[in-house]
Amino acid sequence: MRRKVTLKQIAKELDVSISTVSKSLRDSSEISEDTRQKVQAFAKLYNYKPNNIALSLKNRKSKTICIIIPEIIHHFFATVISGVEHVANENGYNVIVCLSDESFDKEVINMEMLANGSIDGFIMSLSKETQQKRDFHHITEVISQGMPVVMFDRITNDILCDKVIIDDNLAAFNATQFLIDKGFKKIALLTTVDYVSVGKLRTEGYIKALKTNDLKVDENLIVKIEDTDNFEDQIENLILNNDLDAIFAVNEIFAVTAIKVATRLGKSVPNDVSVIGFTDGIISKYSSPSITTVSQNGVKMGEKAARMLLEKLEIEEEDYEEQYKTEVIETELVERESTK
Amino acid sequence: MRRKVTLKQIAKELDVSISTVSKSLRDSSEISEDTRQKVQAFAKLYNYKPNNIALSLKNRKSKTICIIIPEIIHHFFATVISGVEHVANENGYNVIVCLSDESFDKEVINMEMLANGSIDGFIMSLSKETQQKRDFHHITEVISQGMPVVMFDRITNDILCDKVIIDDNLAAFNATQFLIDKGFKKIALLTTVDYVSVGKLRTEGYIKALKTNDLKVDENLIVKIEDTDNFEDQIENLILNNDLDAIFAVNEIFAVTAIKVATRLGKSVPNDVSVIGFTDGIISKYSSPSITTVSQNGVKMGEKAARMLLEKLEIEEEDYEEQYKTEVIETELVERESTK
DNA sequence: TATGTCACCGAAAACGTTTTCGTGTTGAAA
DNA sequence: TTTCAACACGAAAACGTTTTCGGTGACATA
Repeated sequence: MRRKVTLKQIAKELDVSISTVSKSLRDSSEISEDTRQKVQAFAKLYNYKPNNIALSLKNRKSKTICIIIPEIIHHFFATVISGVEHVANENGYNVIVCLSDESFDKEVINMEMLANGSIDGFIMSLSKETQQKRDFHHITEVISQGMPVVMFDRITNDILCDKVIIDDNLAAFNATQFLIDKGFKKIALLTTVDYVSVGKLRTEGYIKALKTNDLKVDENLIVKIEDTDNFEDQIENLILNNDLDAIFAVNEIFAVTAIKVATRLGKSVPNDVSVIGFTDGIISKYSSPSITTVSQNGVKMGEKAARMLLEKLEIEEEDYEEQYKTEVIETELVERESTK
Repeated sequence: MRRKVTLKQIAKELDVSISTVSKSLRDSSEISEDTRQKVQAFAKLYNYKPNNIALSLKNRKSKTICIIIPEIIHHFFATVISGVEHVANENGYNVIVCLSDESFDKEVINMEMLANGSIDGFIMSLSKETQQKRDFHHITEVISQGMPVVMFDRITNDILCDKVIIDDNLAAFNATQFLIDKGFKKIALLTTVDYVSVGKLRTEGYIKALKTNDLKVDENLIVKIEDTDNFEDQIENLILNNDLDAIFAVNEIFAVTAIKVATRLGKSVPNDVSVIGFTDGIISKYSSPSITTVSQNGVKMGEKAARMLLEKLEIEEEDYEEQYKTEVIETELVERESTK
């Protein structure tokens, strides 16, 4: 087990100074051809690689960014990470992944832990708890220290920073309109509680579509699901007590569960009830029937967020001007078997 | 935008030495009650936090580990990350996630990039290409430098290090035996090409089960899928040309696709054909019919791998002895609707 | 011979910590 | 008054780099 070799060791071995070694390896013109070759040969032999930590300390940048997400097992977030990772890697950055587990405290701890030199910037999507508490001091804190933050998907308007979102409102509107165009009149909505920003926006889009088409908004058809572990009963009641045409669900799980419950209750999807979901994940693709859904391209969001962050990181301090953008990623309606 | 405050700045401001500040903050008994309180108050006011990079350099450890996986959008790998992340976080470690995209080169680049002080150890699952090339020099390299490596799931016996696996052979045997016990005789296998270690082992388990029960192994019933993007035809041929009882698939995608193709061909699952999968992901759970599957607990694997790595990291250099363990995580057969 | 110009190299600072060791001051004991 | 311990603090090294600045010797020019 031989430890990594350092400049100092090479210098000692070759009986030159550390500076000479460093310069030789960086092909400085100050060094004679002779010594340069000697040093480079030696370095190669011992497989010298500069110590990243030392470089980080010296340069005051770590070439590492952090992405904080509520859950990694959600396919959407996994795709976002994938996008972030690729852009970061292409530009010589590493990615630290932190999971908040939808907890405010974990989000705070993670940020504080890393905001001390370990990383150069954050990409994040808020935890449910944070959205509920509306406490963003940990984020304003790091921003005020000059660390760039890019928020995506679950964002807040209370914070000034770069953002990457989809137009949740419009996407929901379009999805609902799609159902209306098919001639459906009694369209139910499976959504989240209001403090989840995207859930709220999608609910608004749904309502807007109904109103635009002079359809009455029936509160009985709007089911707000809080407990994501056990909500089949809610859906069952919805279906039993209303004579539904169609269901619009704000995520994949809600959609696939709706299909399952409907099928169990003897309703055929899409013949009796059409179902449309949100997020084009593996469930929508592989479910039977496969699910018509609003595709929000996570990879693209991740790539965009990463690019925005790196851009901020690469500009010189002096030129820094606080100007924040909000990028909207296009959504797309993927038509599959669950609608007719 | 106020930059982070350093010991030096505090020292200057309070007109004491850097050492005094450092000691005060660490509650050293060398410092008088008076100055200590003064320093601590000032530090709190300015929200002082020690610079992690400087600490890393000093301590020669970064309190960061890296997990390298082939793909993050595979649910199984996401769950492993989740397990790793939690254990790491509990112990004050951060996790850098690297994706090899099944590419040998990316795997090598990632490892070389991080093995220079940035991280304290690796957790990894081999890329397909690496398994195919059987070139592991990048891994032996970092191990020989004294950096601990824990491999999981896709491992190789050519490398000596800690490993976390499931008994793929046994799990496949049990799954096949489960089908045999139900009375099925013509059991097909949907598997990967042989160089994927887990695919090969699962194939062996399947064959072993057949032989143990004196069933003949029909090569026509074994479909090795290379192109994971387009293999429906292969399955269709399998079903059309053979009078199958049951299908054992070595992953979720193969299983759900088999069900889809069978259904399309007019075969009912599970009434005409029973299907059993591998990996208890969201597909198996939400597909209709839901899929009976071998559950390999990714979270547990991740946790175990992280614990093994941290254990190696926490022991003192002197006590270090090269002794490697291979931990086997229990699998479980989750019975659902796709078998009868 | 004195001066200047290169080519080549080394010392040292800097990044932000922690820790060892040394030093000056105080008060009490001899 | 001297001695010694205890106390409180500072200087400096160390982690591994990069870079600025200065210095030395050789050689050419005046």
